[in-house]
Amino acid sequence: MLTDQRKTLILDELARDGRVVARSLARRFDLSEDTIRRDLRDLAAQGHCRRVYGGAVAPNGGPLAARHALHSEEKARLGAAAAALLSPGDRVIIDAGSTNTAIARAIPEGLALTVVTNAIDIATILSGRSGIDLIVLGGAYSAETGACTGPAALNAVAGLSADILFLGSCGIDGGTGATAHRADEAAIKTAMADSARNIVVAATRDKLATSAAYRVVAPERIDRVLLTGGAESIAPLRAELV
Amino acid sequence: MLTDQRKTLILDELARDGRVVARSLARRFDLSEDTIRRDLRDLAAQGHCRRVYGGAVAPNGGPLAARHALHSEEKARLGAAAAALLSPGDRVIIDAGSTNTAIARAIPEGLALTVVTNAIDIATILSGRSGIDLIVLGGAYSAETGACTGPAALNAVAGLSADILFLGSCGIDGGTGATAHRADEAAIKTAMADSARNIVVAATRDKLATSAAYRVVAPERIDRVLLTGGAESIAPLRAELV
DNA sequence: GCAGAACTTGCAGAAACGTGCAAAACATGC
DNA sequence: GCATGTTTTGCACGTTTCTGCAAGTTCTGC
Repeated sequence: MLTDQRKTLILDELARDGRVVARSLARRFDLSEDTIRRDLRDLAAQGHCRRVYGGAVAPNGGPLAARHALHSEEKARLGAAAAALLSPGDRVIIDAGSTNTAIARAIPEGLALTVVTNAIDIATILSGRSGIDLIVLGGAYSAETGACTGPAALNAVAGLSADILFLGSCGIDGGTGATAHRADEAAIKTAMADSARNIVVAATRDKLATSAAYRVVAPERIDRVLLTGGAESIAPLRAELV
Repeated sequence: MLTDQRKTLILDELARDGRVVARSLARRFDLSEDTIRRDLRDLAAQGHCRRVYGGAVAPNGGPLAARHALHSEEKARLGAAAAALLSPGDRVIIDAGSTNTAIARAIPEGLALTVVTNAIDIATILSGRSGIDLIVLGGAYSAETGACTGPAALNAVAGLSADILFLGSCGIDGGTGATAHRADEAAIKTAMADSARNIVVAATRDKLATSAAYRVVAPERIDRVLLTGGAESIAPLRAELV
């Protein structure tokens, strides 16, 4: 293994996950942590990453790492449960949102999928995976949501058909279904829902029983709801605890 | 075994894997590592590869990962020089490519721009910047180029108008202008060129005076060429050394 | 504040590197 | 065929780079 090559792989992981851990890198490359630390120091000196206790993080603060920190363990569990629903060859739409980012992260290496997304961080994560045909929905990027919206994305998604949609929702409720905070968000989410055969919502507790301004899909269109707790309040939706 | 033949085989492996290891080449050709090192030195001097401890790597980063070129102060210099051309309020198209990634990295924090790109890594870098309106050109993602191509991206870019295009080129030459390796790449690059008032190409030495299969823009459409050296061979293009 | 983990620094062995030199292989001219 | 010059190759030597270990320091959680 060339030193240079190793550093490149570290940068790839950094771009994908927003952070790297010295210990796990050392195990992966079968080297001492000292050597990894030296690599990280070099990369940091060139501005490619920022050194932190235990490893390194992406230089610009990492749009990926930031929100992932919130409820991270919970979201990782949700992500794993959602990714387990996928079968080889599936065509999947992954909506934007930190929980859905966790789903993308949890997709096993080598699983053959066609993935459609409008979230830049999800695109970055999956761009490094082998076996994945990635289709990015372009448009105007919103820093607030980390995703692209607009007519271009709407048209693109309308021309697609998918087996499963992982829908990110700002609020979910048994009466009104999934809702969004903004009109353009709601539009793209609705278009995604129209193009997908099955709809899965994975959400953390704080999204429960709250509804935002714009309706996205009715509750009867949602096939599965994955939750980490507090399922009593969303009837008639069938929630699954993970 | 002819030396030239051996060097060709080394280049083949370099193109396939993005890297070669001196030790294994020596065993394969049944020669001393000294001889292999001499070959690699020659190839590096001609810009066909970059020498690293233990072997050599492809100059543009191989087929996959190595887009974030290490040790590439050359690209960082190009990036800084290109970013210096930007004024507040500019509408900019940034094409895919490792040099253009360096340009995106070099855009000063807080500079107000509208940026259009089809490269996922560039989108990720700029998604964290304040003051930047980011428009992503979606479509099918190609791991080889790190960018999105296809009719969706073509349509989207055709409806735009930009002040300046940073064009990534697989080859640049005074006679044929900028060229690309693949048809879909060439199509999106041409569409970008049609939508931009000014075209700037920033390229490393190895792209000089070589042309790939598909023509992108004629030399007279290219307003500025930023180079790090060896400017003599691209006349009539006005090269600027940085 | 303390224990433990992570970190930096210095050092030494190993591996890779460049350079100079000589032998071998090859081409060229007579 | 033979002499001459060039290119290629391998070896020896000193230098640089990489890596792991040890010692001492700093950071983090309790």
